[in-house]
Amino acid sequence: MESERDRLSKRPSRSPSKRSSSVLPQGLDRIPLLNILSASDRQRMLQELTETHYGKDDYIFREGDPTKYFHIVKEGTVKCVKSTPEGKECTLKMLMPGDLFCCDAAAFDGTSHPGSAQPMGDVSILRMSKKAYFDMLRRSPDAAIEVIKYLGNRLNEAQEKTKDLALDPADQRLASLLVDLATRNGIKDPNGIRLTVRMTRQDMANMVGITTETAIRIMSRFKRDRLVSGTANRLLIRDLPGLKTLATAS
Amino acid sequence: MESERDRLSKRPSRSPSKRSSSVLPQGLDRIPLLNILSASDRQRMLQELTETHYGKDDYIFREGDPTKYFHIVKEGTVKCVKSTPEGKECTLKMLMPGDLFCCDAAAFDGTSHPGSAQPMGDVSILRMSKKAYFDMLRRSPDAAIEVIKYLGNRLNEAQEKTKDLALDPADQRLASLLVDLATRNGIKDPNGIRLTVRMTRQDMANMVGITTETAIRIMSRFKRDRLVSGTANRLLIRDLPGLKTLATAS
DNA sequence: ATAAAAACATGATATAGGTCATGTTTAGTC
DNA sequence: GACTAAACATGACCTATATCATGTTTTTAT
Repeated sequence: MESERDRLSKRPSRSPSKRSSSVLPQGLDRIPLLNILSASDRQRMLQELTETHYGKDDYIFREGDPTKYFHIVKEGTVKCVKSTPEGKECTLKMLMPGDLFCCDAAAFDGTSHPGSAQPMGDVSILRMSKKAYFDMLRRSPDAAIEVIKYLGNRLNEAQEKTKDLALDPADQRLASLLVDLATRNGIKDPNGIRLTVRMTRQDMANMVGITTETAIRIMSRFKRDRLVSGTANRLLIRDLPGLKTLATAS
Repeated sequence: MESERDRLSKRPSRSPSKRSSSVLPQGLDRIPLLNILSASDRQRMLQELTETHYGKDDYIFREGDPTKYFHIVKEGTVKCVKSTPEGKECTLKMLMPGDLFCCDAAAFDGTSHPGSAQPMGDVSILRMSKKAYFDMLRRSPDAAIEVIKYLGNRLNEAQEKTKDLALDPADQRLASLLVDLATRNGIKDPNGIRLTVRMTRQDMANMVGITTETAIRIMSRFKRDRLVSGTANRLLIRDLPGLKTLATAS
């Protein structure tokens, strides 16, 4: 369930300095969309943003829910999931701090969410009403262009993923996933790169379009080959170059 | 090769009527992005747009080419393709009149095209320089919001496609493709719905992530079951409800 | 600390779809 | 209208991955 909600930027902050990150409350300085705004636009946006915390078993929203808000990930990792009626799931994207979601058409047209958003641990989410989002886009060309760039990147990513699913074998896709996560989510460790997000073999399977058993088998092989070690809570990438080779193999 | 280029809107058209489609030269009135603009913005945009015609074996651009222009499909169908070094291809999207392409991040960051764009017959493409596109977005919040909506829809589509590839069997994906094309591209015919775009079994295969042989086999079955008939030049959807049932089957 | 529940592991078997091979039909081209 | 090249068709076979089944290890909750 939603555990907390509070207004941001309770601090008056009358500093006239433009684009100085000093006006941003802690934790918000890593959000591109906020950084590109002029001081006044940013201040206005902060007035509209609300922060909410969620835990592992919450839903931020479910597939089919009406779209009411525009969201930004502040802390933690969120997964975007689509499911079939039979309960099969497909994870489309892992969102990390700074990522926007529900910034697209659904937010305008009053339609419903095409997929659900689930935290992969404790997360902190900023959100604003559709109206405020819309107003911001109309008022600030910078914000609109930032959103366009962001959506463009997301579209490219999604299409890359489509290509991989259509053309690459399972082990290559799984290796790609691990490389990507090591880069985006890893922290250095004496024996390699530790992933900070908890991720089961089932999670991986849903992300690359295979079954849990297949993910387990491939991970077992990767483990034998000293490419990775550990399980969900403590995944360690031991040989990033080796995984990269696999990921880009012909 | 590119066969023709000419400035649009050579007509002065000083009519002050706002948002009247009468100021749009023929063929341009079906392009949402142009329709939502104010008369003055639209006029300015028309000044910047150049029209080019391409044929079946041309490339509008190739994967890896530098991005120089923003594009709009005016007439015909364009496919977005990604390929592997070994020559395997994957068709990500068929663009139809009114569709925008290269409106995303690549257009800004000066990077290269992540895929190629090929006509599926004779097409007519409008384009403008990145700078003019960028200026338009800054000047007109309406245009920016239209692009955001468009990209959002494209992203949703792409993610839906990802889910289908990950979870649906080949025949279901192929049935979906045919249903979609019948709706977007079909014209009524005494015996069903005729597709106006030439599409070989190989084209279909690339669009749903299967091999040509598998596409042929499934189409043979569909033919036996009186769901479709004809080949590339004259594809006929004979039983749209039947295909829809297959496309949404559990 | 213990019980219960996830997560991980691995074997046996099944199957959708890929690969290769060999025709036939259709559609452009001279 | 004959020739050539695509496109379509179908069989035989193969293989990657799914499915089902059963057990072990790790994590979580009490």
